[in-house]
Amino acid sequence: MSASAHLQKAATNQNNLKPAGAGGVRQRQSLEARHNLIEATIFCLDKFGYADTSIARIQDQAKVSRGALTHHFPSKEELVIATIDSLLEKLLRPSLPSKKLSQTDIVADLRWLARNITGTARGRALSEVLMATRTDKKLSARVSARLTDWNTKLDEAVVGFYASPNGDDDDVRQIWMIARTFMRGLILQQPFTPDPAQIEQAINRFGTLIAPYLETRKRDGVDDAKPL
Amino acid sequence: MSASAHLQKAATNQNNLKPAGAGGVRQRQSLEARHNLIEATIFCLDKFGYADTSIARIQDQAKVSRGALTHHFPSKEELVIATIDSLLEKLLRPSLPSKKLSQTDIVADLRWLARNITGTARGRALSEVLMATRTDKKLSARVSARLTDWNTKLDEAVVGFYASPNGDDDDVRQIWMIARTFMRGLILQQPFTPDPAQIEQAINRFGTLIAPYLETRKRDGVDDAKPL
DNA sequence: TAATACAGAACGATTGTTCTGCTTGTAAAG
DNA sequence: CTTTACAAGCAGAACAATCGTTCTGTATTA
Repeated sequence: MSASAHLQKAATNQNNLKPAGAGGVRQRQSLEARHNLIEATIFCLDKFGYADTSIARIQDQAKVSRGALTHHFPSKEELVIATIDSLLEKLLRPSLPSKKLSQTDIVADLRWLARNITGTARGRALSEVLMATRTDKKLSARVSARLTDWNTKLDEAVVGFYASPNGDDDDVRQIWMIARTFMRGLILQQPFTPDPAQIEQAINRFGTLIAPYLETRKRDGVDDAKPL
Repeated sequence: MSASAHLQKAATNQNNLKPAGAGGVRQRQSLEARHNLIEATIFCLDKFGYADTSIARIQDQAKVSRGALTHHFPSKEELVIATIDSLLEKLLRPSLPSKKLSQTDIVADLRWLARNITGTARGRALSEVLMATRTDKKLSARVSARLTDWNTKLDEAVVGFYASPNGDDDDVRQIWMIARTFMRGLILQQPFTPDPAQIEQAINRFGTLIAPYLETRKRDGVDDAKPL
């Protein structure tokens, strides 16, 4: 039932109703199918956009039958919501970044942020869905709580990494909210400014705008996930 | 043919092939029908989003027959492009703002900018189309030139209003490009931050971030349109 | 009189959902 | 350890509804 229980390569044990370990072959295949469908949905959202992401396209991409798709996700809305859950989960705790946080260069962190929001299929897929939630009230009603929760968690994580020179944590939260907003806006600005170099310069300039108001906190060795 | 020649309330003369003035009754009605359809398209884009903006919905909203619609716009793509032209034109030269430029308060100008991008049906409709151009390559190919041109014009207008303390006009352009990007991002950030007060605070804070790098130029009396 | 402006039916293609079968893993019964 | 019963997993046809486009026919104006 839980859409967020998946993806474990080893599939050692499911913390489901049954506490017993070693989920059966059946469950394993099922979770794998779900995972494939979600990944296919992300791919289609990124490549074709929300408007042209049909379930026919998704099942083609995932190479599963129509029956299998409708079995795991009885409606398109269920599939989209499961996809959103997957996106949020992965974006909050991304696979350990190759480089640790720069600790000194905020602009480098901003570039990492930009890549996560506009530079990956997952980030762009999320943007497509976010845009859709604006007008799709049914979808919005089902995911808005998740989104605000996610945003709050993010704020908490950010405060763990950065501090304000004047000690106001709320300002740190606000600055990073502005940063995220700016990064999301890049997707909509790109049609106007197709030159990647210009985009990168803007990111760098934005970094100089917010840098005076942020200090990196001393890290305590734990290689926690980066905040978005 | 030119999709951008329309909307004139008085419909005095068309700078078309025929230089002769006083367009006939026929042409007048035709232009009005086109205008109605474009306005209906904007309405639907804002209310239903790009994905759910069908030509059936548009013709219902415009209260015209299917035949009339297909007569003026033989394909949906033509209608969308004409709508984009209309949006850009109106957003570049908006109807004379009630208040003149504040001349001193940059934050007030930013609020005006925010309203134009995220606070009006036209702004939101444009965002919907911008998002669609990301994946719709056919549409993108037909409007990208228009968008970049529009952006360039905007940059020129901005430099006419603002100056950099160190005299670098390019920095003014970049700062305002960042501002526009931030405003566009608000549409995608809203699902995370539904509280309007928080959005407004973020806009104000953003204003304090860029204010040190902008000076308002002395105006020469001309009440020109505001830059976006 | 001839092109323009429009009305509306008809088109095939595609949308998302529902439905009927068939296979297969799994847990209980013998 | 078998055997059996049953639900889960899945394949694919059928569904009405809607998509955008094309077509034929009629009225109006230049």
